[in-house]
Amino acid sequence: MKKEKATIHDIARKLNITASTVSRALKDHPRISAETKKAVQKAAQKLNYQPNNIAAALRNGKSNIIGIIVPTADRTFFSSVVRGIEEIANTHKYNVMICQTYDNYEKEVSTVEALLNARVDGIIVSHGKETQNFDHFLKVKERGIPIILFDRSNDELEVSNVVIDDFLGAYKATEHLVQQGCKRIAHFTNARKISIFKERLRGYREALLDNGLKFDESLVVDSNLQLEDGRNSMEQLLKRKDIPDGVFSSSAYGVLGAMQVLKEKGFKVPEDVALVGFSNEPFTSFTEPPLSTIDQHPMRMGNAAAEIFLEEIAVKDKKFIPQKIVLKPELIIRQSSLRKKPN
Amino acid sequence: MKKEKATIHDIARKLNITASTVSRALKDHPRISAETKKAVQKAAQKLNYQPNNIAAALRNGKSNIIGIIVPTADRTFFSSVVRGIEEIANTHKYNVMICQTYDNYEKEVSTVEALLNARVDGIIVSHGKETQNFDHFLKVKERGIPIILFDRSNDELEVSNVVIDDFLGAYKATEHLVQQGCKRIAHFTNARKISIFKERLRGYREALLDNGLKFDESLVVDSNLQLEDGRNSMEQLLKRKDIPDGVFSSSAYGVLGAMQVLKEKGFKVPEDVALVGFSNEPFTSFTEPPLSTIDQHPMRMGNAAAEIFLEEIAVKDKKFIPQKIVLKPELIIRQSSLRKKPN
DNA sequence: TCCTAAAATGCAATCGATTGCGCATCGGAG
DNA sequence: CTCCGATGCGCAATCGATTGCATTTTAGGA
Repeated sequence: MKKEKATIHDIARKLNITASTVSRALKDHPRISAETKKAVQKAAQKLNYQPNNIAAALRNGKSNIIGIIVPTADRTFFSSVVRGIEEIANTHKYNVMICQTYDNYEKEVSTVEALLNARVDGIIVSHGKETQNFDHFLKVKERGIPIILFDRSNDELEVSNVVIDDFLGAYKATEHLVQQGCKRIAHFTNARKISIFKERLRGYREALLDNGLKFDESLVVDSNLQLEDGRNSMEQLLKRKDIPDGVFSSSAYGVLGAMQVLKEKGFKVPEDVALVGFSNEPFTSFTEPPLSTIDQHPMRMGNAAAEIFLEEIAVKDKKFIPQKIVLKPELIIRQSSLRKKPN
Repeated sequence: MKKEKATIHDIARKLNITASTVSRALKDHPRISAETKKAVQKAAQKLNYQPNNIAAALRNGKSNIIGIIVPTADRTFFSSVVRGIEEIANTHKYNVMICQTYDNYEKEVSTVEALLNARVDGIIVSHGKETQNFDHFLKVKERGIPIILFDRSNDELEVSNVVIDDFLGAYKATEHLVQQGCKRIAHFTNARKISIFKERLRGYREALLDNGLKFDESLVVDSNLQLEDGRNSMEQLLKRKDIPDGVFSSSAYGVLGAMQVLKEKGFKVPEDVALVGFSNEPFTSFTEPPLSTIDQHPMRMGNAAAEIFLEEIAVKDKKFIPQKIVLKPELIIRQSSLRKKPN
């Protein structure tokens, strides 16, 4: 019933040679004759031999697995990054192991531990929102295994990371709103400790100032940036006398909530209030009106992260100098912010 | 720089005992004295010992990893199932390894191979759309490692699976449309080879007949069920003289496409055409109008799959009788199909 | 004090693949 | 005919944890 798994020893026995030779034959070692190689391959086929990666991993000290840690895989942004990583990894014989933390700090720490114990060859991670302490990542680095952060990174940590230019993305978004005639532009942000949100806030601010508008602290709304938060933030803004005529949100769901509220209250988008979000999640393209947004090029981000991993692995023992790759974000203009027709 | 990884031998040396004792102490073996256990734990702490799962896996013949194969992780349905699996798996010391096939048959086959070589203890899979040949799954079964199919299953394959009652879901959806006054209900389906779509078609048909309506083959549109397909299908239907007044789509994106087209052409949803989709993807709740749909309870599906895995692992060598779990789907009524106000 | 069962720990093999080193064999040059 | 460098392959150790069985230590009764 249960097929016995064949090992290289079984093959060796069958051919009256040793396991060493089989092992070498299977990896096309130059010191093994062509005939032997063929014989081994045939025998392997016949015995339905499947290499035991675990044994090889133990011996080699490497598992050929890259661990990926993301808050959640069901956001298109993250799953696209994963796909980008896989693209590169698979062509280099690496498999990926995806773990979700659900933005829970404890789970993040235990996941790192689990991946370490599983002896992954590297870890690529976007940390959770709660994460303030980075010791668990440092531990990985100290163990000598490559760790690469993406999207959400931390500059104090001396590890490689791949991010987009959040400042630039926010700058572009805000400037675009200004060009569309907005004079009072609000901003949805998240806990200002997380650098990506700080950067976006900075970009927003700078764009305003560069374009002759004032930066008004009271137009910056802090929240968790989910759908419901976006709704609340918008409702809060609408209570003011001087209602904003534009909103730049640091998230896709936040701006969706804002749009819902605006429409419910009879405001027109983009005429009364123009909207731009962040993260080109698919749904943003089929809301009504479709939402303008900042594309973060997640596939490229994944590609880049995987490539850094490969480089770090390559240099191995030598001191690897952490790299930082900054991708340029792209402003995608849709109807939610388009007041003027392009010429 | 690179911390030397401590092994049980290092601990043993430090305490002048043997690795066997350390191993037993760490797993709280009854034959080890309390003092020794404490000493071992302290030493482990001090040496920053991290167990090498790979070595244990090699020796034990089990890796404590469950492989999960899905077409793509970025559909909420799939990522929720994964989450459901993780919930159960983690409480039993199992980790999961998620792999995506992107609905590519070759990738699916090679992924199974890779997981097998990685010596996962079980595989939970929803196969791709292209998959007609199931030999790669049989191979897993023959190797004696549990394989569980979910959502998309195959009854000829004698393996456990977790599905929803697609027939019932479709029946409910269709009946609901009838109750809303629809007389000519169209159906979007996919290649009729895949059983879930066949079942849904059957449910649709039966509901029509049970409610005194005719089954009209020409109202059944076959496509790939993506957004663009839904648009095309709807456009095709609108060319007819006898335009349908209701559409039940076997997918969430398909019905979205239909709605877009309807609105573009000036039809009102649900007044002119009522719509119901399948899969309670988040976006369906914030389209305008929100889309009625069938919820497949993905978390429960994941829970169930993981539990079956645990059972199969438990009986081990004995012949395990494949289980089939059928979950009841839930009709979620939103405005896209709601013509009559509920009393 | 001696003996014995129970308690605590050690020994050594094992899981499967890998690899440095060494030992043959062979062909060709001198 | 001898020597030498390829060429082809085997030996045995190794990676780290686990475990059946053996051995030693201990406690307690006789």
